[in-house]
Amino acid sequence: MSENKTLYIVDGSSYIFRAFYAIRSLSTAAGFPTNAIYGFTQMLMRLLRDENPEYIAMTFDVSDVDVPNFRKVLYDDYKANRSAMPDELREQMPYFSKVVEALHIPIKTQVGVEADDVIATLTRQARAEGFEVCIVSADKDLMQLLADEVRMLDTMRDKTYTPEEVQERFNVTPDKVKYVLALAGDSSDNIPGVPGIGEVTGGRLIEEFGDLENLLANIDKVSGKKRKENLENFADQARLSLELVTLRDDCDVEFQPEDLVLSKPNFAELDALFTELEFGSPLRDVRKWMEAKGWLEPEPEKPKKAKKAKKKPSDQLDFFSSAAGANSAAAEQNDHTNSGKNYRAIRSVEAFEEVLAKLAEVDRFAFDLETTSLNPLDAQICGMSFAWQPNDAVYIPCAHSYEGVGEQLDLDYILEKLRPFLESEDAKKVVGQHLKYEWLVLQKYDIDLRAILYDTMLMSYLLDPSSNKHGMDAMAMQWLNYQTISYEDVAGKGKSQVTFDKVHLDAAVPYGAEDADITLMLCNLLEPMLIEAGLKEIHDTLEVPLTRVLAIMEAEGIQIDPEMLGVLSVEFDQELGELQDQIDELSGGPTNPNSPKQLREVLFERLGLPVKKRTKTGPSTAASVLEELSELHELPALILEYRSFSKLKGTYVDALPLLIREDTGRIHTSFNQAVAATGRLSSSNPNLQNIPMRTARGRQIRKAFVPAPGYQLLVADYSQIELRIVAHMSQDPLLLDAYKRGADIHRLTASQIFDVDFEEVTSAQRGAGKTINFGVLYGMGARRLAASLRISQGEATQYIDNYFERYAGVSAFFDKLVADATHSGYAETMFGRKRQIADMGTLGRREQAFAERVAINTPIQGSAADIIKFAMVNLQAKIEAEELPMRMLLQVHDELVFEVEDAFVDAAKTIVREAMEGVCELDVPLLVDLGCGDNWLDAK
DNA sequence: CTCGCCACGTAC
DNA sequence: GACGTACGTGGCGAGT
Repeated sequence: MSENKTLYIVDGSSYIFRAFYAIRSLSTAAGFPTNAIYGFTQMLMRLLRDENPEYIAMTFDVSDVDVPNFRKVLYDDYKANRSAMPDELREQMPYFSKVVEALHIPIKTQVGVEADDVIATLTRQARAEGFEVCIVSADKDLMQLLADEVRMLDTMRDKTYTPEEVQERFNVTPDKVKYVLALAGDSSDNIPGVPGIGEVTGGRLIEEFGDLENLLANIDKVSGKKRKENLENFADQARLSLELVTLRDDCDVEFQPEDLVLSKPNFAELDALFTELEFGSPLRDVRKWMEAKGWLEPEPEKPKKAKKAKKKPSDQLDFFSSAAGANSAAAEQNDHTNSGKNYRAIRSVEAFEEVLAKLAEVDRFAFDLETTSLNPLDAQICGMSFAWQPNDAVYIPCAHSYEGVGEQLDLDYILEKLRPFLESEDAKKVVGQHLKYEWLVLQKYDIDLRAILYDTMLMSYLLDPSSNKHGMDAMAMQWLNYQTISYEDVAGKGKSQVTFDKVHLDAAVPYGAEDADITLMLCNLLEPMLIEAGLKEIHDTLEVPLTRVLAIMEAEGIQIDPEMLGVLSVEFDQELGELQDQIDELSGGPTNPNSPKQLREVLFERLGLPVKKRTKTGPSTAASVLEELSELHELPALILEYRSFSKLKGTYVDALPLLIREDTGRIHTSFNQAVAATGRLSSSNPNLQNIPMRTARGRQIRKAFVPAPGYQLLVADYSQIELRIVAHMSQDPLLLDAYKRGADIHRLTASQIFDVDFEEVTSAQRGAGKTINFGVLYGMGARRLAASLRISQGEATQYIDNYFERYAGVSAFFDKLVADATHSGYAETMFGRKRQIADMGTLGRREQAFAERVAINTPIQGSAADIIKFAMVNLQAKIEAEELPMRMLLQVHDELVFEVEDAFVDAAKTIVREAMEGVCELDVPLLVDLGCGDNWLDAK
């Protein structure tokens, strides 16, 4: 970094478009789209906060009917293939300059030219005055402006472009980029270029000939007949393209440094504007930033809101929310009685009351919501369907909105009438598919879906947990040989897909009704199978109750500190830059350490290092290989280092802050209940079950997971739950005794396999004992053990033999698990969860070995999963029954994370310990380690 | 440009 | 022949 003053020039127009397309949907409660304004504002705030510019200018493309764009004059088809601006964006246009003006960022524009030309002009002028320039954009056309004192920053990707990087991409220095662009053309701006020449070829030609005219004068020296021809035929087109891509740095804008100083924004104006746009978090960001700059008095701490605002059911229930021109004769027009099915719309109070009467009468009914979003936290209900006998179902539209939709019942009215059926714990009748989704949506409408009788997704999962086809469509095909109407058929696909509220009832009714109909039929079919397999109890007492617990946890979310991660991101970025330089140096050329393909070329061909392992596509560059190779050369260690930073940055540090929700200020994972074959949960979007823990650097990420103000994080993990389960299930005397005495199990194992006294075990031996204890759970072989302990395979074999000799009960137990699985065809947990295993004994060596490991691992891993799931259900019940000031937030296989009110932490520890340790009675104690703190790392 | 597969790396 | 269960990312080739 230099001492010079830096002028930041923002390419506003390009950010408007990128923001619009990057953020799929965002609008105010009233439905006014705000996605582009939001993205644009976030970009600006990030720039102001991270770069802290003193001098700044914003540019926009402006048009004026009286002053034609000079490029358009040169070339009538310039940007002719651009589609018209979408209406949702057009509506947002007036707001960008409002945001910029309120922030007091000077705007520089000129009609007749483009923002890029203004940027070029300002850049030239600023450099003349001794300024450095940072162009905030990602437009490749602007790369021609880069120089030692001019860089380009893409804030959306957090990437800085230097002249060196431009050279790498185009093979020429920035000042010659325009020639390459002129040859290559640009389809998005409709710049023709020369056919058959792209960036790569163009770059090579300009590298050789220096500029366009010299190239055209020496066409005879160009290789390739067709290429020569094209250059000759399209020479003028190339010259025209050059004029179009060359930026004009002689625009009529005045550069007065004092005009471009960023001054104190008008907070009142920003407050009003962001409030209008419903931008809670940007407003907080502005406030924080202005406080940090000393431009604003810190706001007095506000007490946290008691509970998120629940939608209050309206006192006055309107029967009809929309009376848009439909008469009552048309009200029930969307019946679909073809192909023996009776699918119909419910659009009148009378018809709805008949449905209610039916729901009261039957002992089960299928229920399904149609909404505007796959993400339940964003979803708004459009309608719902019910079915209580096969081939007979109703769809109740309540928020479809398109021209001429006709009468619909009012959502609040229906929900109030349905509340007893959905919430009743005494008369559970609701059958559904993946009802966690419905719970999460209904929760926003203040309905607590507790009346679940069956969830077909969970039934299917319990019947065959290895399958990954628990979706309704796949199940309908598998069990009913029935092809369901696809979502794309009714809502369209790709760009033209619409939300369900825009779907015409002629399509929505059969689609929605079918969902309920099929769900009910599937339930009726799967129920006897579930009972027959002995899985009904685990469905009723474990999985179904757990669904609601998971939903509560997902809705709650967890707070993260984006600023802390921002700091890490910058640090990691610097490390990555330095490592990249060293790697390029040692590789003898630019090398992407994230590209296995490039690494193969460098390591095994250029440097001739030995191949240790192969993947399907060639020599492996996995970490274990690079570790071995690091003895022979310095490069592999640098690559490992690079990869570890890159992984942490890409997967966690940069990704997590983007997932903070505007409305809750927190991140919300999904806990998947029908994915893992052993019965474990999984977590996705984001996966919060693989947040780094192993390395010191990775652990820093955990510090960014924080409790709400006034709360602490409480972490409870089961101590060695899987090994304790082995002890219990195997009844191995040595293990049972050790756990009953509370002995150090890794030390014990070390003393057994190394045949030394318990007291004499060294810490290295204990470490080996730990590795073996864990390895045994997965069926680790000698080769793997040898690799991880860095010993010979012979020694590893000896240790494993010793293990099973000393823990003879474990050995016999494993043999029995394999025998049982061979006999029954499945592996089973302590609580009767089953996982099918392919016909053992008829398999090839490889498959047989795998099946045996599955037969051993599944009962262990699966029983642990069952245990913690039971504990979660019990704990949540207690939290609610006693209204404890604590919330369950996360589950990480053997660990639960809670948010607990400060004053209640000690009491909570006791409650959690008792619930988790007492969840079931084993022949060894089940112990829980507890910790608390102001972040996830300190709490562990 | 978008999609899907591969290799890789993170967790328990 | 390789240690069980997951999920996400970047690279890259094949489709557009």
